[in-house]
Amino acid sequence: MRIGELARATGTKAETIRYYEREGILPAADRTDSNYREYSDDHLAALTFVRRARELGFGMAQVRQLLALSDHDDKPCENVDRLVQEQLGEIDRKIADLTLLREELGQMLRSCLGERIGDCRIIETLNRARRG
Amino acid sequence: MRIGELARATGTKAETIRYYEREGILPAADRTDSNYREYSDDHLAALTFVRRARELGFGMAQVRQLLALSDHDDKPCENVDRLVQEQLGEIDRKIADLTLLREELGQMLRSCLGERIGDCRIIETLNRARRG
DNA sequence: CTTGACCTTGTAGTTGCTACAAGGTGCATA
DNA sequence: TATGCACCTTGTAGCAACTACAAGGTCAAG
Repeated sequence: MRIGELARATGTKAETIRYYEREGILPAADRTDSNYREYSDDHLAALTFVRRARELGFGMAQVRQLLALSDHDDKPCENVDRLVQEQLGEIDRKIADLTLLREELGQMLRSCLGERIGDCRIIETLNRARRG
Repeated sequence: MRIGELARATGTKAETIRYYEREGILPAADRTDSNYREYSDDHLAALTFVRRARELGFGMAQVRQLLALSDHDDKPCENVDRLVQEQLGEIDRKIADLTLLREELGQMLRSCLGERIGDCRIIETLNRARRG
């Protein structure tokens, strides 16, 4: 298949696929006589894997590692586990951060009584350096 | 004060302060005879405001709006409210997304029995296109 | 008079794409 | 045959919000 078809099949833009190739995330495609990229089902599988990992929040570096690991069928998968666990930890950290933010913004909003900006507690809060 | 002191006072790198000036987020500082930037307490207050807003997850565009709004003491603060509410909405969306991710990664991890990569459910899951 | 901390400008790198621009290819239709 | 259109190619630049350097100027202390 050509790049457009692969793009449609995976919900990826053609430009992104070329980008992955440049970055070495995907192996280079064969070329037709007219220099078009020609993809196999292996490429489809690889790209699906990459996109899925990206959707799950893995960065490019981790995707590279996962790809490398997935090539070694006979090794134990503890390294895969570790990557997933690290990713889980980061997501937990992000959720915790966002939850704090949410709390603080909620309080700001509740403190506002629709007054003049000069009296606005929100602006006032923004002007205070954070403590606690 | 000079840029280094302002940087220490606000927990911002000097380079970031210069960047804010370039971007028009902060007013340009006065210059000493030797062309060093010289900051006033007004600058300190402005930078504190900006950093606080950034910490709360506001983007540069929103920070610009908040700065503009905070200049108009006599207007009602409903626009400030709206910005905060939008920000709250976005944070909620991010938390929801991350919570789904977390769930999915957790399941992957629980499905793994420390086997060979060839049998690893995690790699297998990554290879499946997402459905539901 | 030299060391070292500080400041200046300008440029390029980060992440993960995305958006052009300028041109070549392939196929259906008038 | 011509022409139109969708598709492909490469290369370059842009996004957010900084961060990291390089090459050089300034200033106080020892």
